[in-house]
Amino acid sequence: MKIGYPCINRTIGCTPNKTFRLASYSEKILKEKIKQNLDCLKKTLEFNVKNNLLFFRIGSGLVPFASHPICIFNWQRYFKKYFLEIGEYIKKNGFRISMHPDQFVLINSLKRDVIKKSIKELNYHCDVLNLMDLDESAKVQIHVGGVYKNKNASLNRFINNYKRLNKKIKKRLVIENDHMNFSFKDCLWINKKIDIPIVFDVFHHECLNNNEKVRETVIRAKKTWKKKDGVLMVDYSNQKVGARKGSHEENINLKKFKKFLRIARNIDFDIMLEIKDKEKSALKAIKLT
DNA sequence: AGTTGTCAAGCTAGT
DNA sequence: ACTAGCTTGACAACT
Repeated sequence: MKIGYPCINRTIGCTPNKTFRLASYSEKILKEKIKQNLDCLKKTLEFNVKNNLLFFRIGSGLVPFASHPICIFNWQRYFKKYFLEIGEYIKKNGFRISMHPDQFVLINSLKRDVIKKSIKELNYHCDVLNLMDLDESAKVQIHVGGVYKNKNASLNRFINNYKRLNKKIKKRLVIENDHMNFSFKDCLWINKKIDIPIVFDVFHHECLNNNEKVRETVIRAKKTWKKKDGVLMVDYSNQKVGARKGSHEENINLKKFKKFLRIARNIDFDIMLEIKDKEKSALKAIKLT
């Protein structure tokens, strides 16, 4: 089992998600930011190697405006060597890598334009992983999307639009159960139609489920991952006490986490700790394993 | 130096 | 009707 945290390290004093304003867009600034982000990503990975945190989610802000029409700069070619070098480091140290496009990426949208932008964004995410020369076990995870007041139609729209995606995206795309619209059961229904792996989100499953037992659900999710996909990915978080449903806790609840590990014992998976304080909680959690 | 309104993009439930 | 929350704050203008 590999343990990790998403996107940013709060200890090392840099962020791999530096950006700038669209209004001040220039190729010069873009190059600067990408360079800074790649350098910081490398630093972050080095921290993680030292601490044996070998599951990492690369943030979507690595290349600002990558899928925006304003960006005609061929950053893929310009930074090819940087990406490759980071990829080498990732492979050498046995990292598991994921990415998670943001909430605007909806392949089941009612609007063609939203789908079009989403596909561009998915292509960008896959470009990053391809430039690092990572295998198919490096995944890009999204949610099923919106309900648009007709869940069945929205599920079917996901499937139909998925079928039209290019191979580059299909190789990496996986879905995750969410906390208010599409449960694990809905994801399984999709999986049966198009064979897409499912990331099991423990916290979302707590928020929205169909009374499935957690251990059985983890095992069921694991079955949706083929050998080429790598081992099952699990997302883990705790409800922030006193906040509205779905908000993530600042610090990990180790007692609950221990309980989950006990429930899921002897099942192999990589686990992403979506806790606000990032590596701090991950460092506490890894001591338990 | 520190604070605060704003920033490419969508959707939903809670308030 | 509005906004917090989501995988994730950072930028930039102002005090």
